[in-house]
Amino acid sequence: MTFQAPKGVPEYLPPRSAAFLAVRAAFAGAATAAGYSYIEVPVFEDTELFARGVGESTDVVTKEMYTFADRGGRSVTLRPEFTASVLRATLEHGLHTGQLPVKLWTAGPAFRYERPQAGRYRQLQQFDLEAIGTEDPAVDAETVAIAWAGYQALGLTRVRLLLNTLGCRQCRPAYRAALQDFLRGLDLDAPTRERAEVNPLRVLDDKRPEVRAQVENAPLITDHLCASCKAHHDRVRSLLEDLGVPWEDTPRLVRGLDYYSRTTYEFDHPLLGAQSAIGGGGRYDGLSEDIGGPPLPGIGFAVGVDRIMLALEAEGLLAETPARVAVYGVPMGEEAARRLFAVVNELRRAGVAADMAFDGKGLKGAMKGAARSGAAYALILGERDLAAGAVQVKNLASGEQTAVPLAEIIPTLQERLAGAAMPAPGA
RNA sequence: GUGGGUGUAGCUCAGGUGGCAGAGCGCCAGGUUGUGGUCCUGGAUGUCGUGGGUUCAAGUCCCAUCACUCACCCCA
Repeated sequence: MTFQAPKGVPEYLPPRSAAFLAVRAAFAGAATAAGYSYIEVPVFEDTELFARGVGESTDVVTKEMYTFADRGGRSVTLRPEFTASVLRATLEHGLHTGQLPVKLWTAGPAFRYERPQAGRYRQLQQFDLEAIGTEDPAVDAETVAIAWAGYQALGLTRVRLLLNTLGCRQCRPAYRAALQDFLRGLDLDAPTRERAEVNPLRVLDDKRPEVRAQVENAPLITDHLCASCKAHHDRVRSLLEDLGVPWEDTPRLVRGLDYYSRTTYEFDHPLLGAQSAIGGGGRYDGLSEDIGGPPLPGIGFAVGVDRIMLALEAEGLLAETPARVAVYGVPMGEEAARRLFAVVNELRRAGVAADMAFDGKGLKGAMKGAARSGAAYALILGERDLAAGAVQVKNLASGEQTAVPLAEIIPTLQERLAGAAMPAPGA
């Protein structure tokens, strides 16, 4: 072993990798059904975009960014998240000058230089969705419902939705001051005291029992909301109720990035250990202005594909190994291999997933290959069959085998496979 | 960045008190020269994470280092 993957980078190998694609497909399906379009944004951006977009006070920006100078001397950064990029692209290309909201989704890797642990990686895979240019609380609820639908489509049953609001520029400052007053009276360690000054809300999220106990009676944002934030929050909740999406009001829920305002939410999985957030989102009504754009509200979420993989595993939903193909060719001899190669390619063109044994593998080895491929049928072709102009079609589940004329093999297989479950790509 | 745990075959892991490198699974081959998934038999694969030290002798003891892993912090 001369090389190994960089620290903190998960890899997904077959057969597990099929589930990785399925996770993306589940959320993409839910997004598409709600009229969201795909957007492809760069993996790296001007460092300043993230510094201003994510927030100078966040850990993500202060110590977790993969920042480097390119050959032209520009400071660029591997994206630590997607929202800043998606909003930047929206503004740069004027997508927001058309009808609003702009509804977009994207997916891929993001990067944070952190100490890896279970569910926390330096290269993390996310699915991201954004609705830009709307203040309608119905869209807040819509994004929650889309994420929820994604989890449901994957069969996850233990996901919890935690919901909160962070107020807006009107009401948050007063709350923030009240919270800071409260926190200053506590016995906290130096880093936490500092955090209380820079971003007091995050102290509410501390997991340490000694901190937790002290902030138990901290003032809550929900008691300090302005009328419009309260109305917005109530509306979101009643819409979720209409949709039958269950949530838990979590007044201490805080998101790590500075840009969040009003609605925030998090999806949590109880079987995951320390890193249990499998998705999170919220409103970012001031972000556009932070990065030099016009006032443009927005809401969106990102879900962690890696953590969803862990959740699927924890719920026992990764057990089955999907069939790779429906048909598998077993040739005996060079001429048979040549003929079967053509048959297999014809099957593929006809929409039937097919593979075959290579390397002049013996009959026994080739049959093993057929069994491992998960194929429903093996096509066995040897000298005798060539002479007869027929292929042996063996049902690998029942063991039943019949000879089919070579000329009729494609329609015959299509017919036999029609009733049976076909392996779908990425399923 | 802080703390704990673990590094032995492709994978999961055994290897008291130092004494010839092991098992199961997987892989390959044969039993069955035209039949897989079961069964039986045989086979291949190791710088024992890396470097140094102690010793006649180190997978085993000591030091360092790296990696992996879990937790804190933080977050998807």
